[in-house]
Amino acid sequence: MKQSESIIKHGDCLKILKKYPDNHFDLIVTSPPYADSRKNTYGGIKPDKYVEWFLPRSKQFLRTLKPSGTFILNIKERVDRGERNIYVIELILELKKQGWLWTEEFIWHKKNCHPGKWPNRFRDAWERCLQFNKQRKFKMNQESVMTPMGDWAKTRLKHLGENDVKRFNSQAGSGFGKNVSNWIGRTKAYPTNVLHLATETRNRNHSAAFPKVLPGWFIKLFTDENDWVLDPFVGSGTTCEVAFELRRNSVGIDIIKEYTELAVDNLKNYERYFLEKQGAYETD
Amino acid sequence: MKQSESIIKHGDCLKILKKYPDNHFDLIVTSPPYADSRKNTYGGIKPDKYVEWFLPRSKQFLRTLKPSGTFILNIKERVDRGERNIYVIELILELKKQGWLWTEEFIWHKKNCHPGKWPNRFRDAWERCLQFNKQRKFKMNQESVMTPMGDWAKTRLKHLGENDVKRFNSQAGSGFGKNVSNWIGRTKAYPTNVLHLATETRNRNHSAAFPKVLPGWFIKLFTDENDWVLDPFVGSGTTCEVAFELRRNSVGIDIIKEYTELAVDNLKNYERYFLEKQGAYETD
DNA sequence: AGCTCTTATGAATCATTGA
DNA sequence: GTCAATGATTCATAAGAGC
Repeated sequence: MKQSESIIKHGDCLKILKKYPDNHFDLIVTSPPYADSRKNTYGGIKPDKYVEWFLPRSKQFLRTLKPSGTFILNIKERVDRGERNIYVIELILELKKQGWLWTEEFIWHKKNCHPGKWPNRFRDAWERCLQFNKQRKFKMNQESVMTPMGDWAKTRLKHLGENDVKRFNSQAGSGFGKNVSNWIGRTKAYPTNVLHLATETRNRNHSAAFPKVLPGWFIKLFTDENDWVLDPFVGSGTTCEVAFELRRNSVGIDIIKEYTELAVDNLKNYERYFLEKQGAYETD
Repeated sequence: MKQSESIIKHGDCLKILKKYPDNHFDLIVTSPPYADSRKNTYGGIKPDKYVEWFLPRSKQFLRTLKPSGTFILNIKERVDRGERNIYVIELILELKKQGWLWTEEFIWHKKNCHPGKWPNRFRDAWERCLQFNKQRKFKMNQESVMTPMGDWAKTRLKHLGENDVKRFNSQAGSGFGKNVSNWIGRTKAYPTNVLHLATETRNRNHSAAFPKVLPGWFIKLFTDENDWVLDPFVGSGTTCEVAFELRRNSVGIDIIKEYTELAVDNLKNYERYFLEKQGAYETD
């Protein structure tokens, strides 16, 4: 079996992506540095400059993404002087003007979010995963992310009533009907646009690390094996590790040299570990 | 004990609110007609006219809300030609220009969202609950919405199944899902900004905008007893019923005469039922 | 009271058909 | 052409009935 490629590059994705051809990537999935009024954080982009900073980069994303491809942007606006900042929703409007379609907004519900208490605010337990596309039709493998059906199905489908074996239309005129007998034998259901994932506790040095399952979910959903995945703000390499595990090729870029060095090390260790583990189960 | 007032008014909230004084309400909580939906009943405001339609009304909300008060807006943009509509995020930007502070965005996770399958989209399982304020400091009773772990937890924890640890279960009516295994040894926990509620599926005569626990949760959180609550798009009166139950005064307005008539009936029945039920436990 | 089983239905979305 | 109506798709919950 052909092994997939994982390429880590150090530098500004704006500059590096200019060397890439049009329509190259099948998926761009990233968690960019969030705007922050505090200095010395990762990137250190001020909220009022964020959109301006982002747009030339997203223009390269648009150019290098295949027409059937998808761009997933994991982001959440910070609180500034008691208010949610608006740079994220301004960014959505500007990305649309740039030519992107704003297809969907997934919610990443962080089940084990950081504890804490503030006088006029509860814990922030969710982030946006904004989905953008170049076309209305795009590649989507829905079956790859199906989830187990709820326990209700087991008992529900044991004894079918009269209305279950034929199509039964809602009596309230909602236009909604069902045919329960279609579900027999099914054990999995399609997911919703709310993802319940725990954050990973082992905190590597990257400030905006997301758990592996998050990019993994979108990689499975929006790409096939041997497709190309890009993370232009890859940090310590999580996206490339998951892409490798799922047999996708990947390019990871970061402007912080220490991160890319860490990413290269992590990736090497991961590939070795993963291949050894796989070796126990499969032979060429 | 003084009984709280529940006032239902028929008409356009824009007109009716002009008769109300400044700084009158402690909380405005509402689920307005969404653009392009409920055409048959609400006339169906076009998405590109929505902000224009909303702003004069929100100006009255701003004027009649107390400085310490809160405005909760439950809304969700629909899909149009494969894209999420942008009128909601445009509305946020315009409300800020009008003088509102965009304090927070709660996520209402709809556990029993509509089923369905589409070629490039999953089921929509969440809605926005946008929080706006006039000042950085506002009334907030965080303790009132803490999740109690009384007898329920004792019996629940006896039967800890596999699903309890990894899935989200919610106490009936509490509005919050929890990792149940974390509850052991604790008595109360502060919630997060993600609410896990099922939509109510029992109302036959009208399309219930939101389940009772949703306005109830915000009423407990942002008002005290005998405070004044406003729902300018009250529909069949859900908000006023909950307000009454929680001993808050309320004003509910709707432009559909049938709805306000229904709301008055519902409210009468509810008050009678509720007071009778209460009578068993308290005197005077 | 407490359990199981039955049943109605919910701010949905998309492709097709008809005006 | 554009726009409106119609049919097809498919989960999870809570109330209520039955035991």
